[in-house]
Amino acid sequence: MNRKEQAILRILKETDKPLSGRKITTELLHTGHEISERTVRLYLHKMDEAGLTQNFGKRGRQISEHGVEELEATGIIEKVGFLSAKIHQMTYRMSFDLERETGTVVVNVSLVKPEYLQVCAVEIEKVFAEGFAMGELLSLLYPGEHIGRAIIPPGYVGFATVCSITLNGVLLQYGIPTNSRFGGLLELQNKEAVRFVEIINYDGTSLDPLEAFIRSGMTDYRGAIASGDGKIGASFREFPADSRELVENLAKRLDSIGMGGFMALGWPGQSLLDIPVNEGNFGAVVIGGLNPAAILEENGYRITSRALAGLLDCQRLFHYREMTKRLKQGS
Amino acid sequence: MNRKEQAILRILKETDKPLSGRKITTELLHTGHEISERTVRLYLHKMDEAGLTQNFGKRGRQISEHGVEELEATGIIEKVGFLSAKIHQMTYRMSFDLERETGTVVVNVSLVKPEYLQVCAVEIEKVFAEGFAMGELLSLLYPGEHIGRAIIPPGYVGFATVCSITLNGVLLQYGIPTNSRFGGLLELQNKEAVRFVEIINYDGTSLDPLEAFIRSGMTDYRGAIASGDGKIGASFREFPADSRELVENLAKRLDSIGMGGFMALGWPGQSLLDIPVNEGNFGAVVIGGLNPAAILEENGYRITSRALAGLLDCQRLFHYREMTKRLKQGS
DNA sequence: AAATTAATCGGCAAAATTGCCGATTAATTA
DNA sequence: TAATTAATCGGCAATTTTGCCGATTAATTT
Repeated sequence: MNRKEQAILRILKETDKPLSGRKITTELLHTGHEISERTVRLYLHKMDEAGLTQNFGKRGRQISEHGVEELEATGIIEKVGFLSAKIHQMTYRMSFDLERETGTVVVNVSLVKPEYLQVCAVEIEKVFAEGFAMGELLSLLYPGEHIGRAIIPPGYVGFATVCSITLNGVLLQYGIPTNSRFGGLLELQNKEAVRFVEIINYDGTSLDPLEAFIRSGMTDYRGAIASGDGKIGASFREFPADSRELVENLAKRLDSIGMGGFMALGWPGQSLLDIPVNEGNFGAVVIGGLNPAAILEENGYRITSRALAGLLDCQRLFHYREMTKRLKQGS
Repeated sequence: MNRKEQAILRILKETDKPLSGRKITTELLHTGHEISERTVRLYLHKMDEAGLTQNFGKRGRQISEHGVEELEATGIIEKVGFLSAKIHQMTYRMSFDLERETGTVVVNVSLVKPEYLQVCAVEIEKVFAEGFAMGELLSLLYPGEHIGRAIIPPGYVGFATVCSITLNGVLLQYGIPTNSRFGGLLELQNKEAVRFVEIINYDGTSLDPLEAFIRSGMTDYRGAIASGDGKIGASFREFPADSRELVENLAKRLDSIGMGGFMALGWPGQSLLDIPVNEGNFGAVVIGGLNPAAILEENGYRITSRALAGLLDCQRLFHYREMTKRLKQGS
């Protein structure tokens, strides 16, 4: 069993329903393997014969028990999960429906003392107002509530913002697959994106890049909201060339319901902010959902942030201008 | 010109002297491309004919002017350099000679106020004493001195520690190539390495992983030196299976001169701390050079650290027990 | 339920990649 | 300087990977 066969098996292992050759190929390409669809089918055939996979005809293939054993025998078990895997998972799990505005969205949560939040409220609102946040919505979670596997401790509130992964999920419902490439620190001049000054690929990190930049104090939101020159967290994604128009439309609709997050859309085959894109794709710069929380850190209030913290019903979200009011009235 | 040809050209472009097919192949494998030596030669031949490269016979090939133009036309210019590139570069540049104990070593530098350093001195010494630092040597740089392209500002000292990349350079002189895979946060129990809890691959990040972990306050050195349970910065590397014995010897010799940094050596084909290694290689866990500086951050003193800051003559290094004395007498 | 559409699979041949190896040349040692 | 050693290159054939396409099947529409 060679490297590529292992890669195929690993994809099959993560799904319980049968997958077609094409699906597997797309996944492989998204995880950095260079391979053609035909070759995947070729290997699948071999592995059918070796009893590693089970053939359900046109409905696809599943991994067999023997396949699972063999895969585990190779010892290639990824203990520390890379962020790209988590992104995939969350994208599939969320259920937000753009038409009806119902369902769950992926959120980031920062634990913070209410006082601190109150102090920084003006600046946080400014981040939203200037469009340096993902949309205009947020939510507050109170002690005892849980999100994902975490729970809000007494004396704190959970400052929850919509995660930009939510965009992936929405697009997916329209059949558009997203390739989330990296998170980075984006330099702004005159409120315009100029270039990425730091980059961390999603498929090579277990730590969320934006969390790292924010906690390290490398961001400069105060500059961004004051003069328009600063450094903010953003991420770079790719979409199939054919979907350019649809993406643009959806972006507008998302904007209109307060969930816009696209800062820049490139064109097929053309690099965006000097970042080259893969063939047959176009690039996009998406604002980091964790951004508003960075203000707290910049003002010296240490916070615990968790990107991709969990799913939250979109009914719980409210407009950022309501934040101070809700803070006062408490839970 | 396809993807692989581009990759070859890019390697040639970074060197001024001619490179042989084998050298190019090793570089390619190190930067993540899967390709055989023969194929590289095949493409080189094609590119000779296309005038993209110049053939110097057995001495190797160089990129031609036309080749440079073509490469630039592809637009694939990596603006933000990944750390793996910088690691390579520094490895070639340093000149430390293990036999004679002369030459330059790669160092990390943290800018810190002397008072703070004084306050944390005991704990820093403990980090060295417990073996959680790279060797036992360090150096102090004073205002006005420069290291790499940085300069020590008035009122600060540069706390310089030997970077673990120095090990790569030493091994290289014995013909052993190093594959630096990732930097991570290593969990310790009873002073023993247990597992990596976070990981960032070197070939997908522009920010040094250890810098990120330290500045984010994710490390736990105080725990490590107090009870033996904590989290420290470490990195994972791979070496060719054949060199196992030589690496072990060199590690001992490095230890004896106060520049030891290996925490664990694996065996060919066997995973180390659940991290699988590539075929024909064995893994090694190397202590992060930046580690002692983390103590400062953990005590709430914000510092500016720069991994791979520059080269320093090894004559400048002294034993950590001399630190406080030298601090008092100043420059 | 029948007709239409879209996607899947695998055969075949072409193209790309690789392993093997002998001839040649550079580097090192005697 | 001559002899020896080590590394390089490219020819050839085997192997791997891919493109193309018709047959078949699932999903969708009429």
